[in-house]
Amino acid sequence: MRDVSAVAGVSVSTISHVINHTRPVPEPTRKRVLAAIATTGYTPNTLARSLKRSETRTIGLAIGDIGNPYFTEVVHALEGAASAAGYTVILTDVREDPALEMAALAALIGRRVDGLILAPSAGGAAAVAEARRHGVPLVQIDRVASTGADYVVARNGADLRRMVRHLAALGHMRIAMLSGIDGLSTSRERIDAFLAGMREAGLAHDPALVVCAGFHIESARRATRALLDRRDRPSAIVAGSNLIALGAMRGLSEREVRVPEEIALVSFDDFEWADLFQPRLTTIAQPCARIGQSAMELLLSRIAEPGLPPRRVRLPTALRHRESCGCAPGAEFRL
Amino acid sequence: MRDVSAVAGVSVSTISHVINHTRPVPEPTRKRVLAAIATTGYTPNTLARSLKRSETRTIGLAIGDIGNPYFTEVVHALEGAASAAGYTVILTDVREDPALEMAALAALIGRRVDGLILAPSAGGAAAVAEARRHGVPLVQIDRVASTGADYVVARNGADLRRMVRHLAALGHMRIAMLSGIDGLSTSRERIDAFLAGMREAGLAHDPALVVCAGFHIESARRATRALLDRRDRPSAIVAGSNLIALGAMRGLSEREVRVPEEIALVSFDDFEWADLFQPRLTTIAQPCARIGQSAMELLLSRIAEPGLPPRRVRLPTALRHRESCGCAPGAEFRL
DNA sequence: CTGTTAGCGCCTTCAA
DNA sequence: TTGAAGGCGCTAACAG
Repeated sequence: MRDVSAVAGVSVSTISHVINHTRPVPEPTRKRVLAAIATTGYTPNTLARSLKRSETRTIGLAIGDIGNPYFTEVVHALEGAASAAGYTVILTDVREDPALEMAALAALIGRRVDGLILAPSAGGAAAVAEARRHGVPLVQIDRVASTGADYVVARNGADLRRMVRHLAALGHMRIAMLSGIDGLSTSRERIDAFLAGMREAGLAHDPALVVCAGFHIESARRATRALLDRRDRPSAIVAGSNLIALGAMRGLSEREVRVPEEIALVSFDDFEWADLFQPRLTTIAQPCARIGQSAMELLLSRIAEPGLPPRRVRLPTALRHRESCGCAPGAEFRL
Repeated sequence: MRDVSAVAGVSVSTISHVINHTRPVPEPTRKRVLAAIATTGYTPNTLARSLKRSETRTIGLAIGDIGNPYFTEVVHALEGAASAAGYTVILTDVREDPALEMAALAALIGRRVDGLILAPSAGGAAAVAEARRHGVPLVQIDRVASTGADYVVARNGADLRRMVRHLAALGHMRIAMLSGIDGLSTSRERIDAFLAGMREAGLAHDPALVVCAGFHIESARRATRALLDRRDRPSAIVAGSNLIALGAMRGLSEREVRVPEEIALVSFDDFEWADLFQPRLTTIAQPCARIGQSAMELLLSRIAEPGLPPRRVRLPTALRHRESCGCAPGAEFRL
């Protein structure tokens, strides 16, 4: 910056003002400054600016697993919304590990991000508390670890319950649920919805049929095989998430169990290519893009106005009725 | 920091030194400082530190589309390698738009990232030049826009050529290539490999069968339908990338063309779930994780030693011989 | 063994 | 219309 001021023959403060349009500068001088900037190849140092302004225009993201298509899509939307608002995004993948999550959070706070978007891990309440202790605006996505902080998540119950009733209407009596890991609000809510659906359908609940399938394809595959090894197999499986569905499909195909003839399969989370599987996968789609946009809106408004009361957003899911539930193409959705 | 020093009754420099282990501090004093840090809830300001040290321990990523499974996987590896080395990652999605790419680059440079990982867009040579002008260490991934800068990309030719010969060995004479957009080194290299494979197999090259399918599922679907509408359809299709393969599958299934009976389909890029499609997809897998790790290694070594000569890394692909090429499960790979 | 202090590059108030 | 200067929070050279 000093170089520029020397070349242009003006003071550094003038340079600053032409860059930031923060006070009128006569056209000729402005021109000279701009030219000097070009010749010197000067790029403003965002760090110094942030230090001075104590505002970084940066949003920190701490997400469990970017490899998960759901998070990929949400991050995509988040990044788009942030950059549209002039914010940059710092991404950290915490591998669903509370310790890593805490470390990531500390790093983010150290970088003085203006706000935080967090998909809390199973031990995420501590992380949320930590962020709040430092007064960093935060919004939770996907899972809610603290109802005292903003969040935007999917309405996990409604469509899942309907899905279970649908399966029951199709004649299934033994329906299994492959759940995500314990300690996540999503897992809890989806299990509850599953049980509610069973109850509404007048079906008996067999605790052995609600199993934890982890959050990896491989763990879900193993859980599926264990289910298939039982003497009284379920006739339908509800996968608690996208990766679980993939693992279930793998387990099923390895055992050469035909879907939906022998076992029906439905899944929470939709993929862009769920209709390319054979049979086409019946799913409950989350509004990933809207979740991302909405979360960023909430965050930016909270940054602008930290005193706001906590806002809790639940976005509706959508049923994608295809054929893995056992229905013919185009058949109506029976309850 | 001043607060901490007041509470602990020592100077700020001592605080700094206990935090950074940069000079011996007697245990009792150290304890007091640590205690003071805890009570004040102090978090070091990374910005100020970076400003002083002129080093941010931050790596900037400018990627075409995080939604693309290939990039997702690479970014995943990149993030892991970076955080293992104590670096943080700033992610920008440039939507394959050269203008956005330049803007993102400027923002990253303004933030004084220590290094840059770039998947150059079609107009990416300018971006690379810009980074070099500022003396920011950079490594290109996936595509190479400048041979003067480090890069790590897949060996696009070898297995693709073999794949074409495989298709020829299976009796196909009219083989189509659904290519990525023009101006990307990957597209060029894969088309060349396709043509070489045709030549080696002694097959005639019909220019009408090499078409650009864009890089979205939708554009690939349209390109596929156009191909199917021709009077003399190809009997085999080579998809130039993962998303293109998905689009081709959609186009094929909409037209109710059976794979591989009516048309064989093979694809560049593997998915973790490529074996869950019906038929299981024959693909050429890129070593995404290794690409990410290797790129980060190159970058960190260049940060440490900026004078290094350009290093060009080509990682081998792997054939995943499954059934969409028309082979029976477990059949050998014929050439 | 510990403290003082000069910047890192920028913004912004105040004065001219 | 313009410039001088203090200070954001930190590190490290220097002095004590």
